[in-house]
Amino acid sequence: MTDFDTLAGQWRAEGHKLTQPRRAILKTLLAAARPLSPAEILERGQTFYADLGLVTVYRTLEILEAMGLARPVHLADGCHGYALSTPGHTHHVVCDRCHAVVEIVGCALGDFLDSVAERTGYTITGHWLEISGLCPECQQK
Amino acid sequence: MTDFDTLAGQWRAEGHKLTQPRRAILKTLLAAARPLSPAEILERGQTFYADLGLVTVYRTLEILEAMGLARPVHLADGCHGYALSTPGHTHHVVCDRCHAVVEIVGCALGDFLDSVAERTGYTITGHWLEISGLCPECQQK
DNA sequence: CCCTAAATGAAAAGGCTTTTCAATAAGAGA
DNA sequence: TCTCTTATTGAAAAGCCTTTTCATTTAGGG
Ligand SMILES: [Mn+2]
Ligand SMILES: [Mn+2]
Ligand SMILES: [Zn+2]
Ligand SMILES: [Zn+2]
Repeated sequence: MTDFDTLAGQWRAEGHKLTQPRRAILKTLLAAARPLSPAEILERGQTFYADLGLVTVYRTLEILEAMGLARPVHLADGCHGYALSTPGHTHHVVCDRCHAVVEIVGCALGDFLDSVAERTGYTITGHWLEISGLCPECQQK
Repeated sequence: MTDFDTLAGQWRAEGHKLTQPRRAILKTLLAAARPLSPAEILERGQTFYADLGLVTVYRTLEILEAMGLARPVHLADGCHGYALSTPGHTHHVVCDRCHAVVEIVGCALGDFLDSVAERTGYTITGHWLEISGLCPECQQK
């Protein structure tokens, strides 16, 4: 969770132009409390830039994902959409009810993965972990 | 990894008919060393039953998934296809190179998930974990 | 064997994503 | 500022992949 200027700076540092449509998409992702599908990003993004097109949403997400600044969030029941993320190895905790998402930076799977390596003979190179739960607000209802 | 008769028995126990197309799909999944896409299951399945149709592949996978006997396997780079699985909570280790898959039955994330709950305020209800690595054969190359 | 409900596959419909392409706009350099 | 170049844009078309529809077939209990 950064602010617009930080994100914009990282964007430009890669040599990408910061156009109106792209600004609208960044603002939309920054304002979102949960992962958004491309169609949802389009809809919300048009409040910032009315002529925004869906193709640009896809193209911008592709760049953000390559930069490690956004990531698809999906659980067993499918893809929940895209959320901003910190570059590097992180995980997401998603609320089952309202889909609010929190990013987890550390991960302590070392011992477990060691045992997996031992049991299977595989050399472990990476993993994908998504956690589901109930956010504090939804627990009250 | 069960045998055909065990799988067939579980299938019938749910009251489903065991048709030729379905037999072909089960045999295909049993013979697969890696997750297969619906199209791949169709292609391989037609060696067992020539008239197999793609729609039946989708419908059969849907039932298998609901029974917990098959599961979509996907990593960060997308869905790798469907693999047979043990009902209940398990994980998959997928080879980066040849996609060979091994199922992991135990999982020791308890402490880590407790710390996530504490840090985020979420009540944790589940998780989705896929592990990638290099299988013993691919390590030699 | 029959009989019936479940299952099947072709074709159509539906969705989502990517490609194409002519028009536009960012922003480096003058 | 003003130009100029090239990246970027959005509409439309194309391309998947998945689901629905429906007339026909088949499994398997009786
Ligand atoms: Mn991790
Ligand atoms: Mn687990
Ligand atoms: Zn919630
Ligand atoms: Zn391998």
